[in-house]
Amino acid sequence: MTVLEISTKADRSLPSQAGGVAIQKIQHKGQQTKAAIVDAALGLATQIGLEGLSIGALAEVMRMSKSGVFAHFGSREELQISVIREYFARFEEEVFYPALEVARGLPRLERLFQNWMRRTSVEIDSGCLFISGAVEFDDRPGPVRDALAGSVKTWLAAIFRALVQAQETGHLHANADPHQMAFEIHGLILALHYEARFLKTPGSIARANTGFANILKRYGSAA
Amino acid sequence: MTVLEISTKADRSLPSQAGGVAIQKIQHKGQQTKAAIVDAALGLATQIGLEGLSIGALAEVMRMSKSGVFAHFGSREELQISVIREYFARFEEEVFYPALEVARGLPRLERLFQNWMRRTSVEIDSGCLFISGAVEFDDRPGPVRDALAGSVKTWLAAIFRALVQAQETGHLHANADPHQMAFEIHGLILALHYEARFLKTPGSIARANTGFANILKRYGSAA
DNA sequence: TGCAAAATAGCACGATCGTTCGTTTTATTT
DNA sequence: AAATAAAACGAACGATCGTGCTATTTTGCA
Repeated sequence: MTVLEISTKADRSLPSQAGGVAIQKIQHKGQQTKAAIVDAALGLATQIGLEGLSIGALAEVMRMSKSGVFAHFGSREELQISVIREYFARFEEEVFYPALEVARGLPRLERLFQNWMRRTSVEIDSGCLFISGAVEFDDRPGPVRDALAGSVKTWLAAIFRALVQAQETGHLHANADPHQMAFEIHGLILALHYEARFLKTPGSIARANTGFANILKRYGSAA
Repeated sequence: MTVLEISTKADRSLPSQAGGVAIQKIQHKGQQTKAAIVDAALGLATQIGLEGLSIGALAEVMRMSKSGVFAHFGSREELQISVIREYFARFEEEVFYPALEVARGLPRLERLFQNWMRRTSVEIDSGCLFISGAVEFDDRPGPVRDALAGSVKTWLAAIFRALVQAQETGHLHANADPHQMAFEIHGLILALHYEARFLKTPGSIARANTGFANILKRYGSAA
């Protein structure tokens, strides 16, 4: 369908998005408690990390037995992957899709960054799975790392595409390097998260915004 | 003495720097094995994080008993703090001090960034304690977090000072914002670490260097 | 309403964690 | 060489971890 999507034929235990008209699929009890577990697990994981996420603590939050929770996933790894998928789905929903409603080129690029900034600002309090996960699975190969890296790459590719489109529509100079710009934009988000969440440096949000403006200024919006 | 230094009256179990002429202080057995333990712990911590660092694994590396290792620190927290201090000391030695030998202003600023980049490039393989630690101790108050945040702030302050000096010497425009520039430079380092170490994106080092050049270009080196 | 299937609970396992304590070995000093 | 202090060991503790079993309860459908 759209480009920002990971191929997931797995049961993506649909979360709170019951906005549609007809979700006919009968929600068996198991599926909805599984969705509730993933929701709670996501809350825990964003705070203490995917590695800190334990089935025991999760069971306590859910007021269930450890084995009851465990049975839904079969392994801790599968639980972690489910959490990553859910996180990515919400990221898509909140950051990517809304930006498709404005014209491609500079408007969409700016909207994407705005949404990303808004989300990151919230995550100053809650934590970001793409950042904490990257640190935890730096050099630990396996399916969890793959799911994580795949999600991030998909998103960064979407940013890159928006940059290319902005260039095609003439909003950016022809000699601009979209890869370079994507790298620098990514750096702004990472610096924001680091300085605001860890160091508690005030004014970080404004500096990230200024940084984005600086990047655009350099490759002049010739429109 | 110099500005990039954390006030540490504690026994900073001097590591491999036996280069001086006369280190008269008699090295009692305990102190040198403690230094060796911290050295090994640093190696483990950069790979698996400060949280992943376990006394059992450390003892195995050292071919010592768990309690033997433990006795040197009295608590796991104290071990973690020792590791952070050692990491910071090496960072200083490798990145900061050598840059003091070139003239203040733009030359020193560029040297600082060069050294930082070189170190970060190495850490693409080994891991960076300031980045992994930031994620692990995001919202976990305590002495470990304090030691970590203190070290990072000290270093970022040094970068900021170099920027101010470059402005004072006329190497940067008067309207440049050193805080903003420090933020963007920090972002470049973080993006490099993220994309190179986690995503294995090729060419990241070159992009960080280009990013630094872009920042300097914007606030013109009018000298 | 009854019955099969799915969901949850309960219990136990081996492993690892940080930490404590008493003992023994090693270093240092007298 | 004897006496004293420092360092390392070994075993055990309570806790928590993920996971595998077997009951028991709950659910959904005929």
